[in-house]
Amino acid sequence: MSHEALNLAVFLRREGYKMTLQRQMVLDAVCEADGHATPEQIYEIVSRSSDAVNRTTVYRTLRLLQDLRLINAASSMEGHLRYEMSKPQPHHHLVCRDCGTDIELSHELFVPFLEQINEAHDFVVETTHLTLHGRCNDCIRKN
Amino acid sequence: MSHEALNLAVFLRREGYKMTLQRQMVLDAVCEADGHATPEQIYEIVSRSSDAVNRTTVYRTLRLLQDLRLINAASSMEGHLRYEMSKPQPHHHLVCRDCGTDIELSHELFVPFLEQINEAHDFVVETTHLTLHGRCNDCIRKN
DNA sequence: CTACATGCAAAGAGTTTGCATCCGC
DNA sequence: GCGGATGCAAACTCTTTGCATGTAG
Repeated sequence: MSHEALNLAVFLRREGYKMTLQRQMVLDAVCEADGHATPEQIYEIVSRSSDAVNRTTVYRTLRLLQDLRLINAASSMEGHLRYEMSKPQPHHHLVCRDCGTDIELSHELFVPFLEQINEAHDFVVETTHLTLHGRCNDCIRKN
Repeated sequence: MSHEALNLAVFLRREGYKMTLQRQMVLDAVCEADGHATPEQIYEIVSRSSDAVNRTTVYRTLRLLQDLRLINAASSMEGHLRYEMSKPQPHHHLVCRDCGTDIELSHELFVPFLEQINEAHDFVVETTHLTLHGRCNDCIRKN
């Protein structure tokens, strides 16, 4: 999702925060990374275009944007948090262990599975963001 | 799963490693924690019964046991790795946000979903351990 | 002008590594 | 006895915090 339409300033003001260049840049970077970016990667992207943002500020801003629900944190296999833009719909990722490709998996495919779980175990799943690891067929063929 | 039946010494020897007290204790601790234990929690469990194991050794041993496929690492929401005994079958968890109940979800229910993913996205999922969060019906009724 | 935001440096977690010693085989 | 395993201390990475300064509103 592009966030061009999103007025960060309004969002921040509504919650009593101030609009700053740094906050815009961090949000832009998360958007640009478009997938699962670590804080360090966000910092790199921001630094590429300007040295106006400090590493500490990246961390603080990521947490703020997460509180504002503008971005999500997801855990990766390596045990690090990765951030991405919040999506209007629940969505999921397929990440290839070999080439790292990140395929977006629609929630629709997931829904029948959730319904079966509900029937079988009397449990309503609320997870709206899942990352499944495996191998894409390109990489399987190569081996 | 209990690992009583598992002969760690044989496993280690087969791969050219030596059997030590420390390795047995770490494996026991992962088994005892029975769920998702962080390295620090493993260290605590081991330390409770003996001071024969160093924190460094816990880290090294966890990695070794993981290489040997005796234990698994899974990523948690907080972005830390957690370890558990390998199960003979792929398996999954349903964790209730309210009461914390951990329902084990069979892999069978999961398989049709994986097949659909394979067809739709040309991708083979290798994730054998999934944790889905939500609410059990008991807790839903209470509210 | 005031309160919040930032940068810097330093502190804290969590984890890994180098090296001398120890011990399973 | 040899080669791998351990413990210790120190290094390293990632993240958070305290405080003085800067700046949006």
